Order: sequence, then structure tokens, then C-alpha cells
Amino acid sequence: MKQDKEHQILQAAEEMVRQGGYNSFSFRNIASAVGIKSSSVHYHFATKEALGVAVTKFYTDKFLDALGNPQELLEKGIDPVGKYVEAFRAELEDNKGMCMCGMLGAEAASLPENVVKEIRTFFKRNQNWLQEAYTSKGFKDKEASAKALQAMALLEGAMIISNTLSDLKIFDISTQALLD
Amino acid sequence: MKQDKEHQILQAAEEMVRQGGYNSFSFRNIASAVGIKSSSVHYHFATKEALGVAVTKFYTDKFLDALGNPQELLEKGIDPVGKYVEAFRAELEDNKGMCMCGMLGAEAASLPENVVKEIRTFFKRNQNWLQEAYTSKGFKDKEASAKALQAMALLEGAMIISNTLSDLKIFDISTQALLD
DNA sequence: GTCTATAATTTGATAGAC
DNA sequence: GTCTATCAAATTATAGAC
Repeated sequence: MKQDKEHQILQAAEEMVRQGGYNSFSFRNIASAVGIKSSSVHYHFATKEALGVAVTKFYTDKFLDALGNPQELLEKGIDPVGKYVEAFRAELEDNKGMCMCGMLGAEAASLPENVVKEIRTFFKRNQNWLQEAYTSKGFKDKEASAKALQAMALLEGAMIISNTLSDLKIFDISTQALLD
Repeated sequence: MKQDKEHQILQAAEEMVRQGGYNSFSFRNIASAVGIKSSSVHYHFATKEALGVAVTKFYTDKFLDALGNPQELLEKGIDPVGKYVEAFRAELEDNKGMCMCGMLGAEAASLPENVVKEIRTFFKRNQNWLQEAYTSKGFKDKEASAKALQAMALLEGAMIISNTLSDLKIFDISTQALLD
């Protein structure tokens, strides 16, 4: 099934990007990870840029879908910001590596423009989500927008340092203030 | 002069890593940037790993030397944390790219262990510097240590997002809280 | 210290059979 | 959809002349 193989390819690509970035994986790496040949990967994604665009969209949708809706969370008695922090923390566990768009965002200056566009979409959609979360907690629009940016920045940076020092406690200490 | 060429090589390598990471530059890139051949780059740094270790040390020393001593800054009436924020902000300007160790830290899972060791040293020395800054401002050791981690995380993440969206204002909004 | 030349491998990508 | 075969280019690295 085509759908299935493409899904496997995207998952393999996501994993590799999260460990080492855009230039750390090859079509042959992906191919052997999903049990086909590199030419077959090209059948599904003609160029590396196309695969880069696809995997970034794939990751963005998956990440936001898993979060759900901030207001609905609040109605269920769940703090949406806490849920957001937990979503990032889960990425770090089991050595899955960085937030994929944090990694790609760092490398943005050297990536194809179409890939950069998708990374920007990730951050804009995440900022919107967090802004909604903060307004639903009672903050005014402008303050909620700033708090959304600050939370994203803190979480991306906490992942970098926790990832580098291989210590999940670093992540918890760094992001503690978001949970008050 | 050997010293001079090595310095040029390290500067070129730093710039390229900050734009695209460890796998985005080659010995030929470096060579043409400094006006020699790739085999001559190998004369100065035998392997890419050796160059990676050297450029990380180079960057760490340069970054911390430029900061000076936190207590002395305070005695001169300069807020050391403000100076630290400004040091990161300056890296972002003129499209120089990411903090080099933020970039490499994200890629840590795929880098040679000797390079990772140096990235860790960067973060540990920076945490010490910031901890000293916060204790000199009156915080107790444990709280100062946590605040140091939080500040580093916020700054690294703010760089990623500001870099991705090509908007320095993002950095300023994200890091505003550090300047209060 | 820098060069030319080259080795061995990997890379993104394509052509064409099945 | 997947394969084999192949290409042109790029990669890290080395040998040896100057």
C-alpha cells in the first residue's frame, strides 16, 4: 500500500531529522530503515526538498492534532499550558531527540525556501494555539501573544540543553515556571 | 603564519556551523573561504572531528571572554544578565545565525563524542557564569542555578524562533522577562 | 604550508525492466 | 511500486612534490 509506505518513510525521516538535522539523513538511510531501495523512496518523494516539505507538514499536523483544543481542555479541568509542556517533554523521552521544527529552525539559513516556509507554519500555528490557551486563562490578547512566544522559546531551548546534557531534569527545571 | 590561517579556518567553520550545522560545511567550503585548498585545511586539522572540537573550543572561549566577569560588571553598574542577553542578541544580528553551541547541541545525538564533550563544556561554563551573575544579584545558590538554566534555555530557544521567522523583535519579546 | 593528484565512499537523482 | 544499474558530483582523507 502506497499510503502505508509513505507513512513509514515520513516516520523514518522525522526520526533522523530529530537526531541530526536535515543534512544527517540520506535517501539510502531512509530506504534501509523501511526495507526498500533508495530509488523507491524517490518514487514517493521526487526530491529531498519535497521530502523535507512533506515531513515538516507531517510533523506539524501530528503535533497539533495530539494537543487538541485549548478551550476544551480547560473545560475538562486540564491546564492547556501544562499539556503543551508535557507534549514537548514526551518528545525528549526515549532519546527521540529534539523537536523536529526546533532542529530545522536552527538550520533554516541553509535549507530550501519551501522547507523554511513549513517550519514557519509550525511556529505560527503553535503560537496561535498557545495564545488561545493564555487568553482562555484570562490574559488579554497582546499579553497572551507575548506569553505564547516566551513559552515556545523556553521549551525549544530547554530541549536543546536537556538533549545536549542528556538529562531530563534540566528540561523540568528550565520549564518549571510555565506550570505555576 | 600558521596561527593566522588556523584562525581564519576556525572563523569560517564557525560561520558555516551557525548557518547550517555540523553537516552543512565541507573541507572544500572552508578551503575556498580562506583561499587555500582542502588538503591544506587537513594540514591544520587532520579530521573533521578535530576541526569540530577545535571550533567549539574556539567559540566557547571567545564567547565567555567577551562577557567578562559578572561581579566586576555589577560593580561598574552594569547588569550582568542584561549584558548576557545582549551577547546573544548580537549573535543574531547581521544574519550571523544561531548560537553555535545551540546549533550543535540540537544535533548532539549524531555528532562525534569528542565534539559533544565540548558542547557540554560550553553550557556548563555558561551556566556557571549566569549562576554567579544571579548570586551577585542576591539569589541563593540553588535558586541562582535554576535561574541560570532557565535564562540559557530561553535565550537559545528565542534564537531559534527569531532565526526561523527572520524577525529580531521575536527575540526581544521572548527575552524581555530577563531584563526586569 | 601549500600544492596536485587521487583514492574510497556517499550523495541526490534518473532510466528502464518487471 | 519496487527493483537493478548507473551517473555526476561531492565528501573525508592521504601520498608525495615543491
